[in-house]
Parts: sequence; C-alpha cells; structure tokens
Amino acid sequence: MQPGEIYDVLSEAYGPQEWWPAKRNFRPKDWEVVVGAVLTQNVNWNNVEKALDNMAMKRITDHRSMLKMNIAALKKLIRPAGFYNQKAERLKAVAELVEAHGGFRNFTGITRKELLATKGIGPETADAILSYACGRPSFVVDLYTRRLLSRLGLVQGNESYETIKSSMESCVNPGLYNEFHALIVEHSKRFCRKLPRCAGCPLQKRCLSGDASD
DNA sequence: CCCCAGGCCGCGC
DNA sequence: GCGCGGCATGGG
Repeated sequence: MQPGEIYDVLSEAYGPQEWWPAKRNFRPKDWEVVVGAVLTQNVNWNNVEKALDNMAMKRITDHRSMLKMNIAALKKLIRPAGFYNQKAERLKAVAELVEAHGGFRNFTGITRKELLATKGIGPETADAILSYACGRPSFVVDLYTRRLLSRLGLVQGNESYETIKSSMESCVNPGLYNEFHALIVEHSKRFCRKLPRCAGCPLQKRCLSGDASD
C-alpha cells in the first residue's frame, strides 16, 4: 500500500483533526506554536502544557519578554517540560531569531535552512515551525510516523529523515500535510503505540505487524 | 519499581 | 555519515 491510502483510511476512521490550537494569549498566537515545538522535543505534550501555562501566568507571551527574562527564571518556568537547561537556551535562540528578522510577521518567511542552522532546531522542530506556525506546509516526520510506516512495512527503519519526508510529501497535496500528520498522531496514540493495541485498528488488515485473521 | 514521551547535540568512528 | 550517551520531568 501507498502512504496516500493511509491518509484515506485514517481520515475516514477519525474525521477532521483540530491540531495544535494556540489557546493561550501569546502574541501573536503562533508564537505559542513555536515555543511548543521546542518544548515538546522528546517529551509528552502533557508536560509541555504545564510549561506553557506557567509562561502565560507570568505573561512571558511574546519573544521580546522571553529575551528580557533571566535565563534561570525561564528554566524554572519550563521545568515541567524536561531538559529545561537545554530548552531554555533553545527558546532564547529562537526568540533571537525572531528578533533578528524584525518581528514574528517577517519571521514566518524564514527558510528551512536557516532554521536548521539554529542550535537546538533539528529537522522535526523546523518542519513543525514551518508547517504549524508559519503556515507553510512541510511534512513533520516524528517518532509516530516512523513507527507506523515501519509496522506497515513501508520503511526498513534506517531511512533518513529527509527520505521519509519526501516520500510522505509526494503522495498527498501540501494542503493536507498538517492533517495527515495529525491523523498519524491520533492513530498512534489510539492503536499504534509503543506496545501496539491492534484490536479495532482501521489499518489492521493492511499491516504486516497486525493480526489480520478476521 | 520500571518504561515511556510529537529530539537534538556532541562525540567517536 | 551514522550510532550512541546525555539531557529531566511527569504519567502510566
């Protein structure tokens, strides 16, 4: 099967996803997406929410206020998100990047290459920022995507990030990248977990790992 | 108690 | 260019 079929099956099974809504009063609201993209690195989203709430509480809701904030205080705020020493530095770096572009409005035109040249921003974080905060579709390849493709037999496991990204982008329209990724996350949390729960999985019949004897 | 979670960096090879 | 250890918290 092709990745495009995965989209069709998951879309039919779960319906439209509402993903990565910026609910706090960050300015602009997409700045919250950028902060969340950094904070969620290798961490459960639930922990990120606590850190974002702390920031909203202290009104650290735009890149300028983050730049002005003492680094130790910032670390304390984002502590629940884990790896807080690294992440505080990474947040500062992204805030500097926004400032260097003359504000968030201009920042949204940033190149992927420039994002990747920023310490603390790897391919997944860069694509999440481009796609969800800058409105410029770029498929996000995460742990869930790799695990799903692997179990479906569509990748061996040693393919590079860029290879998988290109593969996913070539089978749906750019306008569907965000939705596709959101569906994969939803599916991976419901069924295709680290320890798979295959009962009721909409992809079971097409999956190499699943029990297709129904 | 254990393992896990929407990565990335710096290092050795 | 690829594999590995380190980074840290909160939930199951």
